[in-house]
Amino acid sequence: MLETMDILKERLKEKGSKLTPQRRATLNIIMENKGEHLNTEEIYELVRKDCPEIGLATVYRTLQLLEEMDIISRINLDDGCSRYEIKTGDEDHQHHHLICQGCNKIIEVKIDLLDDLEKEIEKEYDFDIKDHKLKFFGLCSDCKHK
Amino acid sequence: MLETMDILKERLKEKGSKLTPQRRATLNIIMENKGEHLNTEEIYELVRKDCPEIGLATVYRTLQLLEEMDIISRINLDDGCSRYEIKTGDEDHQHHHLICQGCNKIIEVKIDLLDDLEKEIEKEYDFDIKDHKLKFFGLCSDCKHK
DNA sequence: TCTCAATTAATAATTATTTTCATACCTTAG
DNA sequence: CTAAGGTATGAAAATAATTATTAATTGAGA
Repeated sequence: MLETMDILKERLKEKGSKLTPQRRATLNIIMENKGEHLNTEEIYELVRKDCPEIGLATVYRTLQLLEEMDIISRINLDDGCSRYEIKTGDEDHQHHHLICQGCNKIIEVKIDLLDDLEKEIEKEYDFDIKDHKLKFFGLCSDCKHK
Repeated sequence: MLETMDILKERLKEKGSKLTPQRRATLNIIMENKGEHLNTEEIYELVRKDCPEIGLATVYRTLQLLEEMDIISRINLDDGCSRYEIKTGDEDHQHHHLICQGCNKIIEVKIDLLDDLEKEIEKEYDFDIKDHKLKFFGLCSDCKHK
């Protein structure tokens, strides 16, 4: 937990920026809610408990910053807003998301079998792949059995 | 070309809706620009050439409708707007997109090797997969060699 | 021709997000 | 200690994509 905060501090320093209370509080909320996929408004509401004077614009700015610093990643579930999750350093790539069309639940998938596909694409299209985003749509276990 | 229009007409009829000049013109533009990934504003501008009295809201409604009818699909490239492309009936799944971080070019990938991955996920997570969206980010051939 | 629902253009309203701007806060030089 | 210069901030205004409202128009079927 502390580690990520230290990484942020360091990366900010390199850039001539500072780890302010607002930034610390925002990152804390995201870390405390690992597994959730909070949107900006939700993060704002939660951060306000620790840091009541924070402005929404600051939250937007902070999330942008954290994404640039490679600390969090943005998820777009086509629900009209951006959602965020902490990046776990233990993988090169992001994990994937299963989106249930029945209850809108989001399930994280740890399996990553895209390596072969990536290699094939890189060769075939002479394209240098840096990252990917993969979403599956369908019905979760609960919704399926109704 | 005519075929898709007929399919649309039929699906609209089933729903008690009509194939109006505005809807016909919108679908035509998308078909004529297969391979492009036009956003709503761009579609609006092009449709206006054929159908100058059309309103932007109608284009929005029509695109929503065409998506529901499974005639077109929406692509989200995180550039702040929705883009659309005609669905080619010759695949179960959508093709994938390579997005160049150098020049923002979009390249379509025909290879689909997700079957194994899907099967594994369906078993492991008891999730019934209906569709997927996969995007790769990186550098295209041109940008890579600069 | 008449009727009625579907459709539309125009416009207003909404929503998420970004920008502006004046102020506050640090850090360093003098 | 104080001034200067940068970064960060909250509040509010601005922007951009999209949706809702409304009143008029259209067109298929009785």
